[in-house]
Amino acid sequence: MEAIRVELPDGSIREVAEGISVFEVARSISEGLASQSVAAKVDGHLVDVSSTLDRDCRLELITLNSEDGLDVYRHSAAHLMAHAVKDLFGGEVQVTIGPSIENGFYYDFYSDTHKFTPEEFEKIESRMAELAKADLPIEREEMTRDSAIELFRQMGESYKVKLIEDLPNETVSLYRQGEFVDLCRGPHLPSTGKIKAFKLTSLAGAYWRGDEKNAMLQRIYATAFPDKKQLKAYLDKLEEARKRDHRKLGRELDLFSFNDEAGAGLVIWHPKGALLRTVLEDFERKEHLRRGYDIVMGPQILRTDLWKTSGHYENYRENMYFTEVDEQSYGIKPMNCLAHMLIYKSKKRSYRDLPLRFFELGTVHRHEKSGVLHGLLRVRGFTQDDAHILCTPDQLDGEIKGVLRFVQDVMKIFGFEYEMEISTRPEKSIGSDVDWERATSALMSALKDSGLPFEVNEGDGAFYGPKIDIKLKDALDRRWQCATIQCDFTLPDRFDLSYVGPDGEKHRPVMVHRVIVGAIERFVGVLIEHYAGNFPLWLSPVQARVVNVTDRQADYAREVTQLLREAGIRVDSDLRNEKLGYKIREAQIEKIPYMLVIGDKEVEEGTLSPRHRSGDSLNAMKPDEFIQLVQDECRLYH
RNA sequence: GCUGGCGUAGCUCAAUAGGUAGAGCAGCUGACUUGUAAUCAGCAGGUUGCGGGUUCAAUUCCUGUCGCCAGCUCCA
Repeated sequence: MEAIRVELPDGSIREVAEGISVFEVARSISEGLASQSVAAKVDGHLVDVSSTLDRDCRLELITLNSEDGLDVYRHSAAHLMAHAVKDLFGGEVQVTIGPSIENGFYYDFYSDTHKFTPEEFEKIESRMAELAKADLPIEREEMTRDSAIELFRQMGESYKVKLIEDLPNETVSLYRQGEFVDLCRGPHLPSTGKIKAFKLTSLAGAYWRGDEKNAMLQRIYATAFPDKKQLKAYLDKLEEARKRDHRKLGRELDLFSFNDEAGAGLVIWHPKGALLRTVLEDFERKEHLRRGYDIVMGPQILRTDLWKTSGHYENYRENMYFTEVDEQSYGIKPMNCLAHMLIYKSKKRSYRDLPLRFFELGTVHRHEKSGVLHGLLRVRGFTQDDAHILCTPDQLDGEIKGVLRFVQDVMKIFGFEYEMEISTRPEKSIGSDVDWERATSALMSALKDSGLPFEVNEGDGAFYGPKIDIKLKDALDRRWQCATIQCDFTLPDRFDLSYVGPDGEKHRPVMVHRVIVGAIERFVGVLIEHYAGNFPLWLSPVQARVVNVTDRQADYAREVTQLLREAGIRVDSDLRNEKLGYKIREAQIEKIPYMLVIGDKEVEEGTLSPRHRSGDSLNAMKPDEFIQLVQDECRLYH
């Protein structure tokens, strides 16, 4: 038997016998490492710890401390769940696929006779626990496609048969634990006993292979962690996130509502929500003006012919609202670019005019499918902080970089984490190859210049151009697309936009379509969850509330309220005949940053005593001092 | 749009194996004049989302519709 050389991540080399298992190599390093290893990477490929080494290689042992390790763990937990389900429901249920996902895993089952219910979760969980306790070895087998197809056909697992039939491989791998066998690439844990903490969380429908034309499967979601403590921490975090749900806080803070009779996905902004939104919009206008944008406004409806010119009618008419008056058809705008194009066309443009940056807080309506609506995060009527930049090809790079900086500045103000993605040409698209390449490379170079990491989504672009998407992370760690930067070489063509160059010739301007926060509705929803309703002072719809101790101070309290209001502070007052503690409690629940207490002492001294929602009380101060304090605190943000 | 679940007072939730609904909070009235997260008492509040069907009787069962929730698909 020959010796082979195994290189470990620390650079050290081990000489071992050919045919040795990964587990044995780990054990030769330490018993602890051997028992902690759940898988390994051999020359970068994930394998089981039971796999053997037959040539010189690089070996990295994978433990539960790594993402790869957790992935293997959760994938094995998915098999454990499928095993338990097959044990309990046998021939009624067919297995399909069950991958690991962030924080857990799911498994899709098919059955035309059995409908899973959450009441069965406990039963499945305890069967899983029994199977884990039995510590069944998880063994890998390889066989030819044909024999695997035959095996699963005999077991009545037609979905597995379909999967194998679509695999290009000559041989496929199976994993067996006790009676249960599943088609799987692996790797897996060495035995079921390694699985210590899991919980079934929810039940949902999912299409076979994610295609809505296919059969609907029953998906069971679950979470799994290396130990019970981590599982509990995760479940606690989910609970905390539920408390921050913007739909719940939106009602509790009286920011907005929806109404069945008004229609689904249409936000009704209450006074405090509308004020919050107004503050955001004022912020937007200011930030755009100082970056050289022009504020413009277009109409809510435009003639349908114009949507045909733009290509939107062709591509998106199922999602547009239309209206007809005097035998004239109008489309309710699903986006704001058309009016901006018309502004550009309203006179002859010179290269000296460019770049033009038209900004509009534009309200649009899109008929989103009913099932996708979700609080403020996915609605049918919304307002974008939309702008269209028209520039020369030479200016494109600089403009895109400017927008990226803008996005970064704004995200910093709100303290958001985000991810960036670039999306390239989709199948359903218009425009020439040359244009697409030029636009894509402009976006790519701006991203590279920013020095921030980004992902590439091939074929995910808009029909009229490639784009950069920026996704925020909310309290539930869900990603929400907010900012987007989209190049567009086609709309200027369709509208025959031009400018006169230094050469006296007509040229086509380049167009960039971009939003910074995206839909204000969605952004407010994300903000509510981000801050758990505790908006920073500059954003808070109500910044302070004046509360009196008894009726005796009512007149002075009114005077102070008026004074602060005139100074531009968003203040209200609670002069009801209630105990101070009661009024404080209410203001606290409303998450108002400052409560201004006024009793006999304050009246006498001409002061007010602020209490912050954190519970801290400040010393009594003159109203002027409080105004200064608010102004200083607001300036901290931007 | 699809699959599954759900819809009772402003909110959170009870109740009915089919016999026309109840509590807390909020609201209103009164008393209390109160110093940093709930003063007490009383009153009022519902065609049980909406339409149709079965039934002596429907909030409960069936059906349609609207809406909500979870997920899938989608998101110019």
